Amino acid sequence: MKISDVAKRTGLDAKTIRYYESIDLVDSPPRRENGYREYSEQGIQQLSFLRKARKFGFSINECRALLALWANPNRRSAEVYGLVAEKVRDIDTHILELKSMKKMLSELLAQCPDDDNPNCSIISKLAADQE
Amino acid sequence: MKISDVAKRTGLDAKTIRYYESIDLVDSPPRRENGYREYSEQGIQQLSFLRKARKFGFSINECRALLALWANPNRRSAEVYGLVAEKVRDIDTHILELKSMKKMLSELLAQCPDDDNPNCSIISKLAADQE
DNA sequence: GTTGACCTTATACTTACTTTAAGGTTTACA
DNA sequence: TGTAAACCTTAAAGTAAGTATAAGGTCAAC
Repeated sequence: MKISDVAKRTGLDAKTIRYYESIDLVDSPPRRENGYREYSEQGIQQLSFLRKARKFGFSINECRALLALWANPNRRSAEVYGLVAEKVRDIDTHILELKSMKKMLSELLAQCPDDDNPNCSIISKLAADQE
Repeated sequence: MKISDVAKRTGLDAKTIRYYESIDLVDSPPRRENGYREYSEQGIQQLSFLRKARKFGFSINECRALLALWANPNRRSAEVYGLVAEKVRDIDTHILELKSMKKMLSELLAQCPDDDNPNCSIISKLAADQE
């Protein structure tokens, strides 16, 4: 299967697939006589795995760890659990940060006249000296 | 005032301050005879403004726009309002994405035995062929 | 037989910094 | 007075995770 077909099947961009290969995240597929990459089922499944893991928010390096666990028949499910649990905590932290930012910005919006005049509490607040 | 003192006062790293100068986000401060940057109140306030705007989640380019509005006595508050309102929408979108990711990961966690055996629904799910 | 859709590589760009290297200056202390 | 630590300077490279561009080879259809 050629790279563009793999791209369609996995949902990854062909460029992204080449990029993953360049950073040794996936095995290099064999080449046809004309130099084109020829993907096996195995290679395609690695890429599908990556697509899903990335969509779940795992970094490339975390994906490396997950791929290794996937390939390891002696893995402990607790190890996988640990990685995922940590990711959930990261997401929670991130959500809290975003909510805090949103709250502050919403408060600023409520005070801005939203008209043709220059006076704007948002600018004043950002320019304020304290905190 | 020297750069490290400005760093303390604004909460920015000295390296970040130099970086902001290098991308022309802030004016270049004058130099002492020894080449050290000497900051005025005005320069410090620009940097404080930036620190706050960045903490609110504005990108460097959005900060550029905000700084320009701040400096412009003929600004329309509606323009500021627009920028901030859009940022709030961005944050909302981001929060929704994160919540969706968290939900999926939590469902996976609930099914993983979290023990010494290799069987793990998380890995299986990532490796699964259909979506 | 040539147009358009593929494929290849290498390199540069993106964001918002951080790190490193290599060196000059100032301050504190023995 | 010497020297060591703590500053300051610059330029260049590294980070994450791709995306874009250039310049070219290949293949399928009309």
